[in-house]
Amino acid sequence: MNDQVRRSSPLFPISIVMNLTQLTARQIRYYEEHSLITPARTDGNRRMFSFNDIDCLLEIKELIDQGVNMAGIKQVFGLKNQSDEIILKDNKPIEISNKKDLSEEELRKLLKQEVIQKRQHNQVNLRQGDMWRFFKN
Amino acid sequence: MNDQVRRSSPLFPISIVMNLTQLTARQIRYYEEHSLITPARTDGNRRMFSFNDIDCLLEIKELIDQGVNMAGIKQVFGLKNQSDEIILKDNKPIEISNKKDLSEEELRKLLKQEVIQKRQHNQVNLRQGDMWRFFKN
DNA sequence: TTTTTATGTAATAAAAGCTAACATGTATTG
DNA sequence: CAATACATGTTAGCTTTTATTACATAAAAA
Repeated sequence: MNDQVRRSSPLFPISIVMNLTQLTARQIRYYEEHSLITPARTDGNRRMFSFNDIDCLLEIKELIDQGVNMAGIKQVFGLKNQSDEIILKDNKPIEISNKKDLSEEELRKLLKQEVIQKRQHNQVNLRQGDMWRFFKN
Repeated sequence: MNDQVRRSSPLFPISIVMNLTQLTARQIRYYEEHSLITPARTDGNRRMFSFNDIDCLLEIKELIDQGVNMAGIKQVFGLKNQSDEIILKDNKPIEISNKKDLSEEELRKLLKQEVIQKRQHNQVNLRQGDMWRFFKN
């Protein structure tokens, strides 16, 4: 029984999540439509959210508040996944081309990687994990 | 924002509590009838349970499993309260009569006090806090 | 044996949540 | 400006979940 399990256990009904995140039900469902979260469902088709889901929603909310639109948020989230995959699949840094000056493209990749690695070591992003921190000792 | 708040925030609907505690709705409501727990209510009168409530229910469940009946459980819980009051009201040990041998009554009081003090220092009762431990890091 | 406990079961009403459709305000773009 | 797209609000109809209450029952206690 590890953190992963604890954090992803579906426990909260949408009403609680609304309170906790200050998002409307409409918003929460909308973000699900866009696959930013994937809450579990009860037998009766009710959404049940995990700590992870709530963390995601808090992150989304912050981005929204900063004026980022869906596409942007998808980038941020997709970025995470993409980079995670990279790191998981071959456990070494992205190859850098031999050209003297990096292309913007390559630069971005490097930055992404840095962010991801910091995240994996829990050294960055105060927003990330807020919900969880709220509940842990 | 402290532990007390975190642990007593009403977050879980009864269905989740049933799963988490393996108690039936009937049982949970019954224990509420007997004031062993006092879950919050939504505007719509639905029970919403906190980590504390779930901790209590786990403790109740353990006692039940050990064959303790309602009256016994009330003793255990009431004991807690009563002794807490004692400790809170006058912050010193119960006076001991001058009689050479303590009455059974007095002996019990002393034992209670000991237990309570240990509890207050989190040095006793493995069952207590299980739920919370499940969720904290 | 009769009572009391603790829990199960069933009926009914109300609350909460789901989907789907349409409405709307605000940017963005031709 | 007009048209479009985006993000969210609103409403309606339906289903699931929960609450209350009453009655049933097995086991324990008296």
